[in-house]
Amino acid sequence: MPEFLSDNKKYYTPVEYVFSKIGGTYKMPILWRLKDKIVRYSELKKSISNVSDRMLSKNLKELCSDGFLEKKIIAEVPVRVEYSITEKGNNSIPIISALRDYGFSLMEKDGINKK
Amino acid sequence: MPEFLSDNKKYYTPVEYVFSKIGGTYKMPILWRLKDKIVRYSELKKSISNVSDRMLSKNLKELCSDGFLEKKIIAEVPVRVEYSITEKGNNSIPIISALRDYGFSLMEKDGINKK
DNA sequence: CCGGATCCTTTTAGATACTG
DNA sequence: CAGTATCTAAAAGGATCCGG
Repeated sequence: MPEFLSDNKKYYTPVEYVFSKIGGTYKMPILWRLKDKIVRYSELKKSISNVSDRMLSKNLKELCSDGFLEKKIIAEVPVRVEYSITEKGNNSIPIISALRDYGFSLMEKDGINKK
Repeated sequence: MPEFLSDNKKYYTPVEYVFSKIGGTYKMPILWRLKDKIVRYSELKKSISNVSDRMLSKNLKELCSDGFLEKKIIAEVPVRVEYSITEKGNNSIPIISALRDYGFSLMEKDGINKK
């Protein structure tokens, strides 16, 4: 197995590297929602089921610092924060789309229905 | 967010469903190694860095029971166990391949070199 | 409105020892 | 050779409270 280093952390596969950047429960859902529009925090919160503020803000912060998203603070009262996708973020959309398609086909073959 | 049920577990996205089946640290590496050949347990163990017997056998068992792999026990002395990929498993290869490609491109842009 | 800080629970994975 | 069993450690995620 090959082996790479980043941030003093070891990675053994490129797939593992992908997941370190956009893996986890919420990052792909976030990117997917931002793929063609600017969305504010509270809208993301509403549209992603069950996400806690802790996880949402943590994931947004990481996606921003990894260059997938941009954050814009609009100093109104009350404050308003908008998130948008970057070019780097947009490059992740095709793979997320492919994962979704594969997921739907898997679910169909496994006989899973929308609830 | 949509919502699905399988095994009394809730899934919110098709991507999440994919990861429940072939996610985690070792499942994709296993599938990738079996994509074009039959491999025995000890060979998998050697070729996947740092995997413990516990994790390897656990993941192999799940991949088998989810229909991605087949297991064949050859009653020699000492015993010999071969794992092969099924058609269902093979359907996962394109997405793994795409993830690998995306991973390599991400790594390159992030300036990561083989160690 | 947007989240940071803290604490807690759950899930995942590593270490070690042992068996048919 | 190919695992299982047990225990522990680490990572991910959830709940709640609070502050600019």
